[in-house]
Amino acid sequence: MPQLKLPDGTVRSYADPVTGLSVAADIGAGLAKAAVAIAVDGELRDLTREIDRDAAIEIVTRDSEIGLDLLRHDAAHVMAEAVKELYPEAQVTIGPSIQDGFYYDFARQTPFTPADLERIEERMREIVDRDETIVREVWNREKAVAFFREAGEIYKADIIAGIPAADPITLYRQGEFIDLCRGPHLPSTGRLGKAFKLTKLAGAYWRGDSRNEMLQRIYGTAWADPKQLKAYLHRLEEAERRDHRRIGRQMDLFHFQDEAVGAAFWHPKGWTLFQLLVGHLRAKQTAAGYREVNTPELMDRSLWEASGHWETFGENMFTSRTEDERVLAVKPMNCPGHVQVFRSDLRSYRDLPYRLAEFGKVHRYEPSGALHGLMRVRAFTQDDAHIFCTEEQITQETGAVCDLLLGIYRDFGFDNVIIKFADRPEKRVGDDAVWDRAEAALESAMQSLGLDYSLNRGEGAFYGPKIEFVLRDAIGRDWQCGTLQVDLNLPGRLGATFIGEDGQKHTPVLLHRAIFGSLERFIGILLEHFAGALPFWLAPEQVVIATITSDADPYAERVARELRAAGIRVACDLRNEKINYKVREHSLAKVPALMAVGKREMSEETVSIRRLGSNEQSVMPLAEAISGLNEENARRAVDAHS
RNA sequence: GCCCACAUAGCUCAGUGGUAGAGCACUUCCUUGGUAAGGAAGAGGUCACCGGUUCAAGUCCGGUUGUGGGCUCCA
Repeated sequence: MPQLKLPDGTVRSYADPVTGLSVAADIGAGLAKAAVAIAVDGELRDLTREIDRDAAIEIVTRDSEIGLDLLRHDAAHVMAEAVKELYPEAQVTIGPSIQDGFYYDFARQTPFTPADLERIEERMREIVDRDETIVREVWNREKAVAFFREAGEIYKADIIAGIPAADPITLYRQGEFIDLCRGPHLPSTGRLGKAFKLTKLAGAYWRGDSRNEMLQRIYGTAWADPKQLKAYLHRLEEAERRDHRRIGRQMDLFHFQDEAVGAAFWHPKGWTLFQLLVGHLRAKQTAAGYREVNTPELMDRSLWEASGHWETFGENMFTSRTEDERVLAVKPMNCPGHVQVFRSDLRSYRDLPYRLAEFGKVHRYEPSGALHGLMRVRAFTQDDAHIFCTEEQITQETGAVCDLLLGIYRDFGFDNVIIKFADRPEKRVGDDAVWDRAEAALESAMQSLGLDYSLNRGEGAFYGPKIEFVLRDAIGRDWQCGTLQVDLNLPGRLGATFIGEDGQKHTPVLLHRAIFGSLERFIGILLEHFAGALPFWLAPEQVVIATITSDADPYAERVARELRAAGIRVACDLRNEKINYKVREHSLAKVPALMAVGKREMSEETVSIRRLGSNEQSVMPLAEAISGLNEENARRAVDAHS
């Protein structure tokens, strides 16, 4: 006689075991319709499974986060069913729900084509219309393995081998299709609805290991209702509109060409933006006690062997062989260079913390498939810094780095920063005892600073654990930019020492930190975040002075001179075009302020200002306009609008 | 690096084995205008590259390079 406690505290009693489906129906028809699963004492179960004991229950609906997740998982199963019906020779492997949708990996000799995708999607809709009942079955392990082997589904048989012995082997049957699955699932395929769409084809390694065979992955998106699907597709379009490669062309910031794969050609406006970022950080970090240096691009291979980079990343380093048979490596990192600066003289504990910064251009031979616009390149500039300090100074320096970094992010309009702690990776240098100390030091620093963070297991650098700082942009995407790494390995390997209070040599701790990470990538992120409409202080061209008739040319030149003298980046548009045309063109080029000058402004010594995103103009005396813009430059007002 | 797709004018893109196209941008001329595209004319191409099939290839086939979407990787 199960007594079921609902989330609102009420209790329902049943004489016999009861299914989630009938409980939901008892509560209300609307709930029964929206129900996709039931949580029984916190365990998610199928609605069709009977509950025969007292429990706290919660009906999971399709519009909840968990419900949507189950819906997407069902979409994956329906897709697999469609594929098996259309292409019986394809083997099914795994098909989970993911952010915004689902995928399923298939093994099949012939590749799927975009036309196949349409067919599959059409068949999925038919399966939804069939409204097949989804039935959970518990199988004997050996029988299940034999069943899948016989069916030619070797991947499924393989997966069963990996399921812990204590767990039951459950299969879900819908129509003719049967699949190994933990569940839970919706009661029938009709409940999936039709707010889904197959989005792309991709290759994916079996079990995510590049040594394994490549499977064919079909991605789809699925939502609780058509309105959500439409909103999602709209979001995709929005992201495409913001693509930094497209904006970079529209704003004439940079380009790529085949002769320099993975390396940007910065155009005048793009380089102005680049230098603005450098200048901003330079001012802030100098105030925070860093000193800037510059270290060689090419250094002998032996140095990279000593640091451990050669062994770990040798294949990704550019090298150059000289006539005398020396092998020089183009630097992929600045750390060894900074260590050389540190050890170029005797250092005292009084010199610590010793902070070196470099806007260091590095080159890494990234796999061709990894390259992506400015986001992943082979030549990029790090805002790299290294702090040599004692173990006791780790907490204080970590705090200082966080303050600097979070302040810089705020300046660029990123208030939402996620922090992760990444501990030792499998491939690493140094003893576990050293790693224990480094991880404990960093984690206790984070805790004493009261940072809110999550664990990113096994994602540390090969020489030390790290904090990762992740930005969330205007359309909700996450970007890992900043990092702080505690390194107890490299200083020893590269022979960095200082003289302690005891007169003895000690090995310093090395903190590695970057805020932008890669200047190139950060610019890409900024362009997408602002959709090109950079805040005034960052715009490479802040003001365009557009003449209405050619009579105003001399006055326009004078306005430009005065703005330029006030430190404002300005261009003149004296072309023989109508003002409408000029307004349109400079608006599309995302120039934040447009000054129109004609006979009226000329005779009154005024300007008419139109700001990007507004269709109003304000007329004011030239001097007033200059002081206003000047103030705005100084304030570095950040306004994260689109 | 792996899987799939794509590569035509500066950009965005049509082009069904038979004479290489459009819009925008560019140049010249006309137009001197008041806040998101004024008009006309002109110029611009080894259809990524190499090879093959064919009487004939931008189009079909193979390879290379590059780009895009993923996977793997990211000091």
